[in-house]
Amino acid sequence: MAIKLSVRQLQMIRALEIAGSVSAAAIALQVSQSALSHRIREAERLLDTPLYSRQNKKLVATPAGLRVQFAARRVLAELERAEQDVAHMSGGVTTTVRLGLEAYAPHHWLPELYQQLALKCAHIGLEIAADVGLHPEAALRQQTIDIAVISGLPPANDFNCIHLGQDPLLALMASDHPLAKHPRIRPQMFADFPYVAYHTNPEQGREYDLVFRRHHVLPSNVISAGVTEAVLTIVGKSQGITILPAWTALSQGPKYGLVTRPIGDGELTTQWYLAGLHQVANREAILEVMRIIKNITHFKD
Amino acid sequence: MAIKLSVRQLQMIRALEIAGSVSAAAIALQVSQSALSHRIREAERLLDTPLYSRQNKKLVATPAGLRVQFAARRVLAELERAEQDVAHMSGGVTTTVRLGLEAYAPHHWLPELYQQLALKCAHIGLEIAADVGLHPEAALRQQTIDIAVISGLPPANDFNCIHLGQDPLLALMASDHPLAKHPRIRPQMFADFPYVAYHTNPEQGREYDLVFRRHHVLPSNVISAGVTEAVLTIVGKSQGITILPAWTALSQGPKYGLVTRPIGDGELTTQWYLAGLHQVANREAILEVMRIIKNITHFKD
DNA sequence: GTTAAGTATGAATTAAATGCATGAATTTGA
DNA sequence: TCAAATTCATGCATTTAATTCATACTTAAC
Repeated sequence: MAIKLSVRQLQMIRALEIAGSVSAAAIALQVSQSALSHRIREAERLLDTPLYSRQNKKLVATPAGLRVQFAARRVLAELERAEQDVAHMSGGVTTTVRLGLEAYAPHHWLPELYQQLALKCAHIGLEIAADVGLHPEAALRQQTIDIAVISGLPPANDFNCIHLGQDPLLALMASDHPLAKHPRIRPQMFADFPYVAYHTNPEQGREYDLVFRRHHVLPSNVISAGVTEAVLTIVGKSQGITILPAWTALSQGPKYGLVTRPIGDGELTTQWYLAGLHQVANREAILEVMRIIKNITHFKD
Repeated sequence: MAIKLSVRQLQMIRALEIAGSVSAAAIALQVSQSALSHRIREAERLLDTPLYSRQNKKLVATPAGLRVQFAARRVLAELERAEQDVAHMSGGVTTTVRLGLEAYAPHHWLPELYQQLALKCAHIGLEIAADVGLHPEAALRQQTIDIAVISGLPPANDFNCIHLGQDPLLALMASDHPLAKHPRIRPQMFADFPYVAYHTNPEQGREYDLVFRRHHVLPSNVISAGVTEAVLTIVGKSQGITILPAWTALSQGPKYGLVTRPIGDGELTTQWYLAGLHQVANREAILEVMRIIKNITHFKD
């Protein structure tokens, strides 16, 4: 079947979706309102279907319009990624691997990853995705990233997964915190201080599940922040406590003047994983990067 | 970032990939060879990167070219699907659900599915995918289909899965076959006759795993055919035997003059599942269709 | 060498997209 | 309720992009 829509028309559809009106979309696309109006007509003529209903002056997408909006999102995202990859492909870089880190994963090992890549696989470019946050698996599925560094439970079994290692959970607090004089923190001690959390809703395999629920303890109150820097800054300047995997705690804590303490008998651990999707174009490069990460993070298994 | 490539250019890239030369691709696209040559130049100018290396007269894609080829495949596939969906969206049909059947799944219940949909959900259009064959899960992942009807082991756990029911495996053979006089077939009996198979390589939860490996029996020889009609036709006209889930065997076998017999004590069963992907646009419609299928297939759980 | 098949290029032509000016419809706000 | 303002549609002129045609260039094969 011949394809009728053009990228221009998809961009228009996306802009209309975002801006909500033809004239606003026209400004966003830096063309005249008239041009967009023509484009809409043309798209509807090509598809032989109305994409918007013009009851009143605002446009409302029809079901067909919604379907095309969905396609536009996917297509434009894929094209942007492709063109960005191509832009990176100069100077011998032949393929680009996108790496996404879970919000509080440490990044002190990234320089070494770049180094190793430059030495062993100069043809592989590396890109660190900024907007992965707390949902790296979703980003993998949307192919926004190729590899995710995640902790907690192992990812779905259709991911190409490497276990990096086991990691004890540590409590972090300001060095002048009342609890800092204890060599190790018993779970019950958390009850008297605010807890600074990344996750608003408790997830399996995370600190809530492992510490609070298991020991039937709840902190005096919970402060939620989705950014590592914010969490650590708050902990440093308050009576708050947080819990992090040792990998993160030991590399990040000192920067914020925080001390780390083991929890209980140190039996609380989380797992770190690398996850990638099967069936992607640059499969070999992805596996190679995963292998290198596994090496340079050298967890003891 | 502004998108530089156009659909035309992507079509050219895809056509070059398929045809292998500029002039052949030009014929496929029904434009002059010159036009394509200009398009290539323009695409390379826009991306500021060579996409093909012209060592000799055949073009070879550079790494950047390969990356763009990959994008072209995905984008054009998505656009084709979207435009086809939109084309179906007339007469009140608001959303289209694509159904893929594993190669030997029966289809006698499809008319009732159409009927029920027309009654209860006239806004949902149904499309049966032809080219799903033995890999419906892959088709789901590529979003070629929205729902797959599969048998054997349950699908990966990121699929939205409904268990349709358990189904005994039956042996099928011509009515004048030597084994037809036995009321039930013991696994050892398969040893003396050719086996007509769908699957070239044995998969878990399928007849090879359940019958032959478990009972250490191998048929005298194996004839492989990937099409249900072919398998059943061969069985009907030869000394061959095949094994199918009862759902398929009972609805298809009689058309080819085949008789069905239970195997062993009838304890060999397979499972039928419906699988859909999470996180797709027309989620509600997909779930509704899955519910209807579950109802009209009425397996006893 | 000469031919054949494939590709590149410049100029002319054709097709597509845009902008301008304007009109119609709807909302907003006295 | 009526002008003013906003928003979208449309015909026509203009600009921009894509295509063809004719032809030259390159490589492979004979």
